[in-house]
Amino acid sequence: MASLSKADVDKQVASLLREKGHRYSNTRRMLVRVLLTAGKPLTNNQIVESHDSLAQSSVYRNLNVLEEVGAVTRIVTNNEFSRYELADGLTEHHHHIICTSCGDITDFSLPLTLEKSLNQSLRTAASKVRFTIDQHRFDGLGTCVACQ
Amino acid sequence: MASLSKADVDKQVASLLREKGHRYSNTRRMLVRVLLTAGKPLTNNQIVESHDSLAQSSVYRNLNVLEEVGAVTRIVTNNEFSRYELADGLTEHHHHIICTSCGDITDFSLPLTLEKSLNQSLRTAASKVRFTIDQHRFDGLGTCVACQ
DNA sequence: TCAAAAATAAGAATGATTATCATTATTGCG
DNA sequence: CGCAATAATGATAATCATTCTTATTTTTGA
Repeated sequence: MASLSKADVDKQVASLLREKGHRYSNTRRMLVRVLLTAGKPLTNNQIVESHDSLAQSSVYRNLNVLEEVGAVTRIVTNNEFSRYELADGLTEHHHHIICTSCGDITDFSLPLTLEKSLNQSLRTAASKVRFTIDQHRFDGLGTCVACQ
Repeated sequence: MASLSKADVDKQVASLLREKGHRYSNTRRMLVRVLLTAGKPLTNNQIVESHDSLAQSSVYRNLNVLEEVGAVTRIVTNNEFSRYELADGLTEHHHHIICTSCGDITDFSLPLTLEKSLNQSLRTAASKVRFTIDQHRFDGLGTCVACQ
């Protein structure tokens, strides 16, 4: 699903951070690596548990920093845990199929033509209510095979 | 945006509740009325403040009951407040444009053909990962005119 | 009319996330 | 090199939307 190599992602994230006066610390580097490797959105706890040296508070803080600079996207589905993934631009634009029972998420993509039609309809609707659109999300909500 | 009259919505909600052994109490009737009148998703607090006789805990509890029986949908965008609206079936299927700054939401619709293409793509992708799809959501994320 | 079942509402508890702050690491300048 | 100045870390405390508890009230139906 990644459209860039790890090295390219690193370069991009470093640049995004520096633009806002942040450093690309070891902890942040590790978060990016974990998210890139996972290939699907992870909860804070999943990330913390993936590596002994990650402190919970630091993971929360750094995911917020990475989100601020546009390197990471937070996905909120229900009132439980948020999940995090690398932002569009660092991965291919994609969508989610979300299990409403366990929260598990998998990725999928739409045909480019459909994607374009969606964008057009969205922008037309947004201009009517004077919204500026930054991004969209299209999620399928249902039940994964394990929860059925 | 509503496709049913208040009387029809009442009848439907009453039926949904009774099927699961719940009553259509005055409080629940009032929640449905408030959501129907608002025409856009409301937070728990907005609902509580809309009427003196609504207790916060009762509103939370009843919104959960109404969600359980399929009369109300909960929308979660960030880590702040959830918003609630009448479920598909009681209103026309629609989508949301969400202000990521203040959380305000407005509704819009997609052309039917686009809606069908989306569903088809989604179902194809879902079957590959063995998900059962119950619903989808397509949201535009951006900034409303007041927050710009 | 009466008991059983459900709903109410005030307040306590929960728990994911954020804030605090003393300590440690990094940067850049002379 | 030293050496501030600035940023990051991580353990812990605090926050706050939401859920739970429980005593009371309301509704249902026999």
